[in-house]
Amino acid sequence: MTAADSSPAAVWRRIGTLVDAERDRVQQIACAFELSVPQLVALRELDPDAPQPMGRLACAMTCDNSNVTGLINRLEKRGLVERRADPHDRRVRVLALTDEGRRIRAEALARWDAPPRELDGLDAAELEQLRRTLDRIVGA
Amino acid sequence: MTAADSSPAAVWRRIGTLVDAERDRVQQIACAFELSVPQLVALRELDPDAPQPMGRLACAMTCDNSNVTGLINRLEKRGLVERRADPHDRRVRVLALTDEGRRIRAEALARWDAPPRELDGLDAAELEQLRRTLDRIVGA
DNA sequence: TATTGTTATACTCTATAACTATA
DNA sequence: TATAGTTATAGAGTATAACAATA
Repeated sequence: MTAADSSPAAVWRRIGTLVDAERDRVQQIACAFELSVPQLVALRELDPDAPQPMGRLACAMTCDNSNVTGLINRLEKRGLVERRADPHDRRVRVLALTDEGRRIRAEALARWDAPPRELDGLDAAELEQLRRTLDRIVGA
Repeated sequence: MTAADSSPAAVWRRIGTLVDAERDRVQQIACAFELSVPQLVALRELDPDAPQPMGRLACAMTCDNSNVTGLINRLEKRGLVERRADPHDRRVRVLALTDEGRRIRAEALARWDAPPRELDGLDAAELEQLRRTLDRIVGA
């Protein structure tokens, strides 16, 4: 076998492959719970312990308030989220997960956040090196 | 400063951050050319030198043929793609980029594929190490 | 009969503008 | 007047089913 190409471009292509694989994986997780990706992202953003105003979710998802209205309509119809009144401001509707919503959120995020087995196969030095490199790329 | 967490979970979180950043970056590139992301992906999949049947594009984008019909309608209306007859099979329509389509594709992909500056800051050993680690994660 | 691409239809996501109810 | 959320509307992306032309 010949030496593999380790140019910045070649390394960047591999990162592209990883990004594509992650996109597909998240799509599959959403699908497994019969959710769309935006619905899954909304569940992720909602705090299971602290109801949030709709506008806060719109902000977190960088979309319009009117978009959140429809998104939450569908999640509410499915029984995963509830709209509640805010005692301090009667214009506001806060979003609370139902028990079922909390359950689905926990299961889906457990899968979403689980590192692939391959990461466990790296030794401490490799992980440390990878972390440092990623921090530089991401700009941490 | 304290030692940074280099557990598999912590490293995986950074990869998640990178994936999110890449999603946003591709969206911005598409936006810069007044394209949607699926339209940009379609341009990427089309071969500038060899017209492809519509079904092949549907396959590459893992979507239905009927979806490609609409996508290509919009790109054709914008003058970036042309439908042509296939001399060997009159059922088939092959997709060819126009000159303008080729130009936009080249410019957009140049930005899409350009490695971030931070990668150039790594030395050969770091790049080699990173490539090997990524190959293991992606499963190359 | 089987395949390629289109059309008809329906649903989700998304934004903008106008509206309601509060503040 | 300004803000939170909804409604009306429109367009893009997506899939399924029925269809036309061709193989």
